[in-house]
Amino acid sequence: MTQKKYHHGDLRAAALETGTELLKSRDADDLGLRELAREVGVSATALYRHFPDKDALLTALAYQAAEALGEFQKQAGLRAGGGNAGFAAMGIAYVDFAVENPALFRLMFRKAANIDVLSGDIESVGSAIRGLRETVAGLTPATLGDDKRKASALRAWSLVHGLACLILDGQIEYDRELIRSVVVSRSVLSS
Amino acid sequence: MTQKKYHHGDLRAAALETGTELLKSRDADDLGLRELAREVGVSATALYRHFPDKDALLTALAYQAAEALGEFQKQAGLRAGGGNAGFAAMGIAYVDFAVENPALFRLMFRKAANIDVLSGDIESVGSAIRGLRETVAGLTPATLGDDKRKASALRAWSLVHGLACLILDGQIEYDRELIRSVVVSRSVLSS
DNA sequence: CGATTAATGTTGACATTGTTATCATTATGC
DNA sequence: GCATAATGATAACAATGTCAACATTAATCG
Repeated sequence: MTQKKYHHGDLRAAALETGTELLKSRDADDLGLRELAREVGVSATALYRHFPDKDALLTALAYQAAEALGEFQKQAGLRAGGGNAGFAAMGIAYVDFAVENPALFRLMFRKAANIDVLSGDIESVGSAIRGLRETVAGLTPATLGDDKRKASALRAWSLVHGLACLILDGQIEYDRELIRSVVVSRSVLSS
Repeated sequence: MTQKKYHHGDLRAAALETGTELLKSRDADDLGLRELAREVGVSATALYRHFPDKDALLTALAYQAAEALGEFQKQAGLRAGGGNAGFAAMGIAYVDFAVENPALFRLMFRKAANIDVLSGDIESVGSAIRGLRETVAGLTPATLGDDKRKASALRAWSLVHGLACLILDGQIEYDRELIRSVVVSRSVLSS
């Protein structure tokens, strides 16, 4: 019988897990340190043995969320069979993930500056948001100049990211078909 | 000589003004109620005579920010002389405003759900974010079907919004030319 | 006018939060 | 088996949003 022991076994893992669980079931990304500790069944200060402060805890959660988004997107792309259809599917998956996990999505980008993906150690960060970036970069026609490719990739990312943010902030309603047409459109988007 | 009087004259206005001032000079939108009161030179609870709670205060600030953004955008559009060039200018202005006022921009959209612009009383809200929406809607070719116009407008808004958010969250660096090429591009943007 | 009442500010208190210092318990390595 | 590191708990602190009770000024009306 697994009684309550003084040592938890693997707090940190438990904290991250129930932290993610809590964030999944709410809209705002305002997870409290004491709240989490309470939920895990441990004293608030115990968490300080595994994270230097609240910010580090949230950053760790954000990191996990980034991995989850990457995986979710990748699966969607594969399911659609790559190519243009695959890319559209990934764009839609990006928005879908945000809609289904608003708090995680928000937290992820609020702490994204801490997880420096762009600035340097891409390798050390692992596969985090890297897949996301690679995808965005890889989908642009290789025949274009480098700066145009860059702009094109950035355009695609900005589009789905803006869409996701506007939906989460209640500025536009979630409409799967509308989103699809926005993401997929190619000839309509003059200026 | 205007001595310190017991009654401030027009707190609320003063609170909103120095609140905006404070937010202008910082990156995160975490303005504290007590902090603001301290800055205005008034007791914390005095603010409760003018705002039901902190959330209402922040919402009022967000509302003001929305008006400022609208005006800023409008001016940019006029300066560029309307039309396609004007629209591009407005898109760039949207991003520029965000970059120059990160906290205000963030706050504005964090509280945007409270200021329901879309859901109902557009008229009562005044010119707030309305100009923004009208612009987005107005720039699409009138020859298109209604749903395609809608998608096109949404696409434009999402693009600049995503761009702004990604820059504020440190995911992409601010590069005026890159932004320009992203906003202005029209033929390159194949899915 | 002068007095009553509403408007606006202040003080003190409370619960909650992140954080630190100190102490308690368990696991680990020689 | 014991010293020591790892991990946990308690108590306390400062800061925050908020409320109740009280103070002061402005407005209203006879």
